[in-house]
Amino acid sequence: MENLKTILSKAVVDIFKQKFDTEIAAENLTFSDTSKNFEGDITLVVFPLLRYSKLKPEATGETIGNELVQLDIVESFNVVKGFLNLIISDTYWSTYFKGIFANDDFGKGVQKEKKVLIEYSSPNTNKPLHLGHVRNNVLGSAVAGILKAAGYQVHTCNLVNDRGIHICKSMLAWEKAGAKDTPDNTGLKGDKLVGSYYVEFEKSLQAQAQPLMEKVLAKDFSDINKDEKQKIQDAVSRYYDADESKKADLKDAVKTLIRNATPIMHEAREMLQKWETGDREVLALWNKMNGWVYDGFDVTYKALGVSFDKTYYESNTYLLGKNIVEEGLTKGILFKKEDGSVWIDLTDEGLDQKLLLRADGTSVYMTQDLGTADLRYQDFKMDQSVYVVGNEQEYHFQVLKLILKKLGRTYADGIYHFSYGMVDLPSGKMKSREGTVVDADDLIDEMIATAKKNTIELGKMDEFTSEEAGNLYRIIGLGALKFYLLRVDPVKRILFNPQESIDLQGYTGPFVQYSYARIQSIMRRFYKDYQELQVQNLQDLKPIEKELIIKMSQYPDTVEFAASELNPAKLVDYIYELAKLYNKFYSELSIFNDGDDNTHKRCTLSLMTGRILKSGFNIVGMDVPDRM
RNA sequence: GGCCUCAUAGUUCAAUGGAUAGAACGAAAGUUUCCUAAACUUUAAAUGCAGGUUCGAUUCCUGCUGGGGCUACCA
Repeated sequence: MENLKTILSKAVVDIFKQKFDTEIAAENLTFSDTSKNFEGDITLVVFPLLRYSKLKPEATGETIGNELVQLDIVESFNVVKGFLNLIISDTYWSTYFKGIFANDDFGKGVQKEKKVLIEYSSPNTNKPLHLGHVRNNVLGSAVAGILKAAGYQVHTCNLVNDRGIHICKSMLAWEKAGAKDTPDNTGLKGDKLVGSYYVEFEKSLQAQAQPLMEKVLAKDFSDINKDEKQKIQDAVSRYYDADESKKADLKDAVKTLIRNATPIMHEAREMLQKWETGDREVLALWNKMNGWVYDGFDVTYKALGVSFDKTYYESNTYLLGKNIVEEGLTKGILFKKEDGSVWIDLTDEGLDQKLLLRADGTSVYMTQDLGTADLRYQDFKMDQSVYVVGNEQEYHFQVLKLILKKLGRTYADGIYHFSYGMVDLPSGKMKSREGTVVDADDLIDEMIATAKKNTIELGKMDEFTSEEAGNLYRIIGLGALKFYLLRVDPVKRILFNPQESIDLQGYTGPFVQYSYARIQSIMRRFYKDYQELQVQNLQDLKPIEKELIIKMSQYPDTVEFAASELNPAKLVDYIYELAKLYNKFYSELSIFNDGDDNTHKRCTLSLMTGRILKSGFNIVGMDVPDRM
C-alpha cells in the first residue's frame, strides 16, 4: 500500500508545479511527526520550500494546505510559523490500518540482493565469556535480525580465537598443577575450569615478575638471558633518564619486557612454538582443553539465545594468513626487517608500521585475520562484511582494510567495523586482575533469579505449571538484560549498574513484555465472548486510537532506519514507545464496556499492537510471554 | 605528543538541521467496586565553555575543558 508520505509528497510536488511553476524533488520534502503541542497527524516543514514559493512561511503553508485539503485524505490543516500541520481523515487511517492488519509481514522490508556477513562474539578460548561479550553477542544478533528484517540476505559467523599465547598459558598452568582436573571430576563448566588456570598462570607470572622487576630496577641484570638483556637495559636507562611526567609509561614498558623475560613466559612461548610446529602432545592437550571450553561456551550461547551459521577457528586460518603475508612480500607491499619479522608501512596513510609476523615466525592477530577474511569471502561472496568488535580495535580494522586493499582484494571495500563502546561498572572498568569482571553465566542466572523473585512477589503465578513458570522467568530475565544493553546507542559506553539492569519497571524489556501479555489477556477474553474478530471500518476514532494507529504506521520505516543506521536502539526505543502508548490507550478507554463496535475496533487495534511488539522484540532477539 | 570517540534533568538514556529538548529511575502528589497497578495521571528538574555556518544548531565546522580508547613482536 502506498505510504502516507509518498501520497502527500506527490501532491506537494504537483502543487508546486501548478501554483509556483517550479519542479521540486519529492526527496527534499521533510515530513515529521506533529509536535504534541499542536493539532495534526503529520507535519510538513515548509522552510526549505520558501526559495521555490518566494512567499513567507505562513503564506506558503496556507497555499499548500489549501490545495492539500482538496484531497480526500486530508481533512483539515493549520499553519504555525513554517510548519504545516495536516489532519488526516479517519477514512484514510481506517483503510490504511486494514491494509497493514492483513499483512502478515508488516514491517519487513522488500527482499534485497545485497548479501551481508556479520561476525560477532569472537571469544578467546582461555577464559569464560563476560559482560563485554554479552553486549557483543546481543548487539551482533540484533543487527543480524534487523538487516534480515529489512530484506538483506544475512549470514552470521563466529571467529574463535582458539590458538595463541593465551591458551598456551592455561595449558601450561594446567600441566604444572598436575594435569588432573577435568570438568567431570571438578563439576566445573569447561570454560570456567580453563579460565581458572589462566588465572593461575597470571599468578605465577606475577610471582616471578615482581622480584625480577625489583632486581632490574636496581640494575642487576644477572637473571636476564642474553637475548633480552640489551632491550631491558635500554628500557631501564630510559626510565631513569626520563622526566617525572613520562616515568610511569616507561616503567610500564620495563614491566612488559620483564613479564616476557620470566621463565614461565619462556615456557609458554616454547609451547606456542611447539604448537605451530605441530607437536603431537601439545596439540592433544590443546584439543582437549579447547573442547572443554566449547562445551562451556555452548551452554552460554544457548542461554543467551544466539547462534551462528558458521564458526571459524583461527587455528584453521592463520596459515592462510601466512600465505597472504608471503604474497604481500612477493608483491612488495610488505617488508622484512633484519630480525626476520614482517611489517607493513602505513605511514603514508597517516598510520604507523604494523607487525604481521613475529621474528620467530609465529603469527599475530592480524595475520590470521587476513586469512580469515579471504576464507570468509570464498565461503559467502558477501557484498558487505560487518565485524562486531569493540572500539578498542578500531585501529586494527583500519589497518586490516588497508592491507587487503593494497593486496587487491575487491571485497575490502565492503568491510565495516561495527564498533561499540565498552561496558563499565559503577566502580569503573572491568578488570580481570582485580576480579571485577562480571561473568556472563552468573549475570544471566542473576537476571532470571530476579525475574522469578519479582514475579512471585507480585503473586501472579497461580495459573502456571512449573515448566511454564521457569520459561517465563527466563523470558523476563533475558528481556530485561538484553533491553538494557540494546537501548543505548552502540557507539556509547554503557554504565552497567547491576541494580538498575534488573529493574523490571519503566524503560525496560519487561515493560514491553507486560504490555504484550496484557494484550494477550484481552484477546483471550475476547475470543471467549465473541465468535470472531470483525475487522470493520474504524469509525469515530478517539485521539488516542488515532495516535496508536499513527505510531503503528511508523514501524516499517523504523525497521528500515535501524537497518540503515545499524542501530538496534532505534528499534528498541520505538517498540517501547508503542508499548507506552498502548498502556495509555488501555487505561483511557474501556475495551469491553463501550459497545460491541468499540470492542471489535479496540481488540483489532490491540491485536495489531501485540503483533508489532512481538515482531519488533523478536527481530532484536527478545521474546514476549503470553501471560505474566 | 598524534589519531579516534563521548559530553543533555540529581542519575541512566532519547531527540533523519526544525516548533515550547523527550523518556525512565529517583523526589513530591494522585488513580484500583471496571479488561493484569510490572500500569496510568500530575508537579519540580537538563543541552560543558567560546566562536562560526544556517531562516533555524543538542545535531554540522573550529577552538577549549573534561572522560574513555588506540598509538605492543597482546588479542
